[in-house]
Amino acid sequence: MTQERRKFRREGEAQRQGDLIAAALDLIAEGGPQAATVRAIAQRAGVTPGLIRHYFRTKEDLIGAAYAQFVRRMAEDHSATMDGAGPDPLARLAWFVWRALCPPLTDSRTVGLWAGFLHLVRNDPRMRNIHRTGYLSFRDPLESLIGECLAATGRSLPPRQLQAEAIAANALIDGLWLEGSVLPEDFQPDELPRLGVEKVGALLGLPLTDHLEDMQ
Amino acid sequence: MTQERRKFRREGEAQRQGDLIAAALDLIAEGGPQAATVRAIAQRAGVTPGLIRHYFRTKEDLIGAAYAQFVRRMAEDHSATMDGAGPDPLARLAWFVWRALCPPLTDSRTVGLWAGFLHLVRNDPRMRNIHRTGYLSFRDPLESLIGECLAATGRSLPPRQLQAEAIAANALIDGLWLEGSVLPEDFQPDELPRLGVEKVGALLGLPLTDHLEDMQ
DNA sequence: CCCGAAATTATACGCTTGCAGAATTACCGG
DNA sequence: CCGGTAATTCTGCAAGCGTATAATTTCGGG
Repeated sequence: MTQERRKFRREGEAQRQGDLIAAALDLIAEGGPQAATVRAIAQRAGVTPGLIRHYFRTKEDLIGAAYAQFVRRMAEDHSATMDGAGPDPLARLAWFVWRALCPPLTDSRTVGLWAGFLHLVRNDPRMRNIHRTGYLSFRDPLESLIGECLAATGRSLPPRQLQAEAIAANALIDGLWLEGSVLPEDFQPDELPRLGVEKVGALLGLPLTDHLEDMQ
Repeated sequence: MTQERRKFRREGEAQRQGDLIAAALDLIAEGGPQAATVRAIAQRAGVTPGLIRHYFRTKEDLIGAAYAQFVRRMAEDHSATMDGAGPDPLARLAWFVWRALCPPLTDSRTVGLWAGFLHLVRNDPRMRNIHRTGYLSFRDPLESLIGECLAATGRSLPPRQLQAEAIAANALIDGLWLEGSVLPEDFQPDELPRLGVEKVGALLGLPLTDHLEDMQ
């Protein structure tokens, strides 16, 4: 009855770190930071708790790494999708909005992570920096895109007003992101991205709806 | 050296429950649910931990009561402010937007609470009901107000499109609320509510900016 | 084939958590 | 002024937390 020691396989550092981070993100997304205990993370990653401390000096380090990956992945996902968007600014802006309001950016997992990390971000300067980077990597391209679109239609704004337009457009996207992520059952598929493209167009006075057919 | 027992005053049930709820909300707003331990709540409320169980069957009950009060108070605060807004629909809509983007609705405490409760709301049907009630008490009046404004300017929409306008306007407000609450230092006082009134007007094609002078 | 290094598990410790029940104290009605 | 009630404090417990470290297992290189 001497219960034998558990068998295991050796894995590379990158693999195990990745597994642990993924497990932590899953748990935070579902149940908030309180659900991401050392033991729960280890179990979901398929290892024993002690291993966490072999790859991360402390639990806080692991959570920090998880947040960094979360932010980086969001930014990468969205900027990568812009690569195949063609040259026309209007089409690009429509595509930008559309993609922001589809999974994986808009879904309940993402908003769960966002909310779960909020307090950690607010109380830790290191995390706040990570956050700001990701936030600007979304808002800055949006502002450029809006500038190009206005220029293409013959209008042109002073920087101050252009920034205000970007803030408002960004807010509209954020708000739809929020509503769609928190109450996904209240919207049909495509309803949210369609509404986003239409209303960002209305906000800026741009005929974005012309490009709705290109979406998918 | 027999350290003597702590002195205390008896308080009514309502008073003590209110204190405990307020303490719990403060802690959640600042540090998330994990900061709201039984002992921390009691300390901030100026009592000993055992008393919590005298007024609430369990900690979960207390948190639930706290959330209910949070939602109710938000709704009350905002609807109460509409009382002195006059009869003109346009002025009322402008006021509605303006007030949503000022404290106490827009500030870091509110977004902290919102994020802190998100996971509890998602995983507990009882809390989800409370949430939905509060959410609709904001969106429904907004939809009515938009309908009145459009009717007053001679336009009229089928219900489906009116709802879409309300969702978009609500999203714009939510998004500005989010940005202003998370990064308050990025905006000057009045910048956010002003932007909100202006852009909600742009979104709906309504001259809301005419009423900006009435705000304060 | 086997040995050493490193990855992984196992065990243990001190602290905090939510909860329970007994002991005490404040206050009200007589 | 005094006794009873219930509001409040106090003490303790079992479970879970993050962390530390020793014991084991895996696996590639000689």
